[in-house]
Order: sequence, then structure tokens, then C-alpha cells
Amino acid sequence: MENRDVARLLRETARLLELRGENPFRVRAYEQAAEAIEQLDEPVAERVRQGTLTEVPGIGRGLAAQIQELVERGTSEMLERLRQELPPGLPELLTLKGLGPQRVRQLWQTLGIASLDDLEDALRDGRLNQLKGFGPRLHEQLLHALSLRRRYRALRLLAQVLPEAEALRERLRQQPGVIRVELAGAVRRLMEVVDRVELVVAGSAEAVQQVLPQLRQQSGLHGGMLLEGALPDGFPVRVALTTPDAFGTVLWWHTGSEAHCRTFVRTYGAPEPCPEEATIYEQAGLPFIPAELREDRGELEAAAHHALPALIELEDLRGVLHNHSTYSDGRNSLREMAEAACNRGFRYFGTGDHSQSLTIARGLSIAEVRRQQEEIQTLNEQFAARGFRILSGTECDILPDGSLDYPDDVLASFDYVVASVHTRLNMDEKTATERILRALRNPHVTILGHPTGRLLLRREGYPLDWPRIIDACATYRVALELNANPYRLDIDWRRVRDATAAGVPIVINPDAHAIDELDHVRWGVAAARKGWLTPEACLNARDLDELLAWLHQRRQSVQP
DNA sequence: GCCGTTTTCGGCCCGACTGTTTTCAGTCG
Repeated sequence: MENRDVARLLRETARLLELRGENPFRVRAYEQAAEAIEQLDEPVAERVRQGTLTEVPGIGRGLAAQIQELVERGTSEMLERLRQELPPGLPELLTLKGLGPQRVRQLWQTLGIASLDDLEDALRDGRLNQLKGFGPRLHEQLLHALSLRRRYRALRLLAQVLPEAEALRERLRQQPGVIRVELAGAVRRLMEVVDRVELVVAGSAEAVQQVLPQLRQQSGLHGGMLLEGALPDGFPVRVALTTPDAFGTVLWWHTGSEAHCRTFVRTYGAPEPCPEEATIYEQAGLPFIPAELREDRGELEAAAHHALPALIELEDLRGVLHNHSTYSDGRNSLREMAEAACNRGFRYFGTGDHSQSLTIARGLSIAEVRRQQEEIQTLNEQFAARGFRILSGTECDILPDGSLDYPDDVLASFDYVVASVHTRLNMDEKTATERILRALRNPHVTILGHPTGRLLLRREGYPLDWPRIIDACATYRVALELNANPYRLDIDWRRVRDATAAGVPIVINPDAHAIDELDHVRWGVAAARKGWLTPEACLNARDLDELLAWLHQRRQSVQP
């Protein structure tokens, strides 16, 4: 039992307790314990052995006993009882927007609805209308939530799939009978969400099946042989088999995108079988086109004119400008976060704790802002010798009317201001756009944080009139954040080029709530590359002096 | 279920919105 597995079972227990209508604080205790176990920097089994579980904050005698049982038996008596008592499809219903524990219980007990399919049937045949508390709006909302769910269900985040896919590639490389392996498909193109793992293998089907016994042979396109199936957890895998002689061409076809390949073939003809993919572009007289650009968004034309962008790389980032600490809802102290950023080679680290109205995230009062700024000053005296600097920033809420959550004099005390929306996410395009535009006009705003509020595979963002937003960013010299949290990747990479074409800088921010989340910049850089971002157009690829100059200039230029 | 005590009980993050009601329960962030 790894920590992750124990945390998963604790969360399952929490869900089931919640559905049974248990004390919400008891439910939360299980959730917090799951969180604590996940954050533990040693195996939980070790703690069990030493009997030191109760030293972990949030774990008392009751939970320690539960956890010990989970570690030793892989389950617990209570969890088993709960699983028997409640149908297995019930927890999934909880994840639908509009359904909480009360309503799910009501659905189950009155109509016997115990799965997403049951719910859909009941919505369609009108049985839900008889139910108290389920009016036409909720009806509509649930149908919408179900259709989103259907779309999301087949997809996973790149951040979840890529590490697994890379591990699979390594296992295949070790396998006798396998000559060459590469990732292909949407994973190789670094799409933010993917619907399968694709690999190209030079080698025998038998060798691949040694590693992935669940794959079955299918005949594929372009005369190749495909092996198709799923990972043990059900996620689809496709392996294209080929020979070393044709490896490059098969890799090219299976990397796609379909549109890129189609446009290429129309202009340059179908590529001849060749061992190296690079040869395909060479023979067409083109420079190599990185896989993440192959989306048929003008990359072939740009290549023909030798105008492909010199894409940003992880090493180009000099610092990060939106991070949380224990001052608000982060899990590590300011000092720990800054230390970790420094150790990762960053030259600057900017805070971005929440502002006062976001109480649920322990947003900072004005007094706490002052205290944090004092601590930053003290820490900076210590960091100066290492050529590292903490910048004082805030993730200031954009209130529903577009005003900001701190008065001007407080905003002026920060080195920069990330302005973000966290409330009233359901506005229509006109209202949401006006709200953001008003915030952008505030002379203290330097960065628009996670501009659409989307959460990939969980929630759509609010709609915005993008030409007007980008125009306003250019006018008021506000940078756009590409929030690197793998669930956000907001702004969408498809809009990055419009922004940079208008001269609006992009900031790749980790939005880290803990030390390890600083590494989320990896996903932000991946998305930025898909959006053709160059280091020059990226604000936090600038050295500290350049950044400070930009911030200074920005404030000068728009002061009333 | 945890925690911290003014130490075995009461508070635990809470304000706003939504859709349903007809004064509020449930959900959300």
C-alpha cells in the first residue's frame, strides 16, 4: 500500500460516509487525513510500524486505527460495510454539478437512482419532475452536466497520462525483440487532454505483448499492424508495429495530427518509408516541425517561409509570479516555498496569496498583507547573497462588478498584482467580459490570472469576448497568465498566438500551493509551446532587472 | 473524527448564490 492508495481509500470512505448522511466534520476529517497522508514525505507503512501516525496533524486515534487497517489489509471493516450498504455508482453522482450528498441520497432512496445511467433515464422519462426540490432549472443543469461528463469520461489529463506513457516506453525499450520505441499521437503532441496512449514500435507483436499482454492485433492504416487494447485501469493503448526502415514514417503518421498530415500530403505528397522522421521534412525542403506544433495551424506555411518560432523551453524560465503559502491556502511556508524555488534555479519567486474576500482560501487581510511584506523584506536580506529575490504579489480577486478586492493604496504596495476571478463563475459573455475589462483598466493590475476559470475535465470556463480582452491587455499593458496547473492550463494555448501577436506578454505561472507544485511549470511550458510561445514573449523568461523595469514602466505608463 | 482546552465538550472556514420555495435547504468555491 503506497501513500497514494491509502489516501484514495480514505477519500472513498469519506464519500460513502457523506452519502450516508454522516456528520460533515467527520467526513472532512477523513478527507484531511487523506490529504495529510498524500503530503507525507515517508511511507505511511513506516509510520504504522513505528506507531507514530497520531503525530501527523489531523490524525487521531480513530483515523490511525483505520489507516493501520488499510495498510495491513488493503481495506477496512468500515469501508467494506459502507460499500455493501451503498451502490457502487453513487459516489460518481456526487461529482455532478448540482448534486450534493442530500440530493443524491434523495434520488437513491425515492427513485432507486444509483448511477449516471439511471439518472439519465429518469431525467428523460420525467420521473425526476415528481421529486420535491428538483425543478426545471436543476433538470436542465443536470442534463448539461451529464453531457459534459460523457465528453470528459473518455479523456484524461496529459499530466496523468504522460508519466505512465513514458514508463511504458521504458519498459518496452528493455524488452528483448523490441528495437525501437517512441511515443506518438496526442501525448507526443502534448495535448492538454488525451484519449489514449499511442506508441510506435519497431519489433515483434510478441515482444510488445510480453509487456502489454492485453493488446490484440488489428490491421491498421498505411499497411501497418496495430495492437490495440487498454491499460490495466481501462485507458486505451494503441501500438503501431513497424520495421526500423519505415519507423520514421510510421511515427510521423501516428503522431499526427490528422489535419497536419493531410495538409502536408496535399502539398508535398505522401512521405516515402524512411527510418528517421526528420527526413520527411528534409525531403520536403522544410525545417523539422516539433510534434507539439503539428496541429495544422499554419506551421507548414511558417516552416516553408523558415518562420517557425524558436519555442520556449523550461530552462528559459527565470522565475514564477503566482504562488501560495501558508499565509493563505498554501501548504508550505513562504520561506519553504522561496527556498524551493531558489533550489530549482529560479532567480525570483513572487507571492500570490489570496485576497481578503476569499475567506474560504484564508485570503489575507490588509494587516496580513503588511506582515507578509515585512517578512519578505527580512527574507530578501538573507537571499540577497544567493542572487535570489522574493517579490511581493497578490492574487487579488476580481469582484463581481469588476472592482478589485483591495483598495488602491494596498494594491500599490505590491510589486505586481495578479487579478483573478474566483466567484460568480456563471456569467454570460457580455457580463463576464465587462467585469474583466473593468479590472484590466485598474492601473495596479499587472497580470490577468487564469483568465477563463476553466478546470479541464471538470468545469468549462466562462465565455469571454477574446478580441476585446486581448485588445484591452495590449492597451493597458497587462500580461496574460498561462496558469500551469495541469487542470487549468488557462489561457488555452489556442489563444496564445493572438495575444502575443498583439504584443501582450504571457506569464507561465505554477499557481503552486505546495513546493512540488512549482514543477507544474512543466505543463505550462508544454501548452505554451503549442501556442508558439517564444522566450521573448514570455514575461517570466526575463531576468529580474528586465522584469522590474517592465513592471515599473507599466505602472508609469498608465498612471492617471 | 480531530483538537484543545476555560480539559471530555463544542467548534470545526463561511458567505453567497440558486432554485426552489414562500422562508430556506442545498450547493459551491
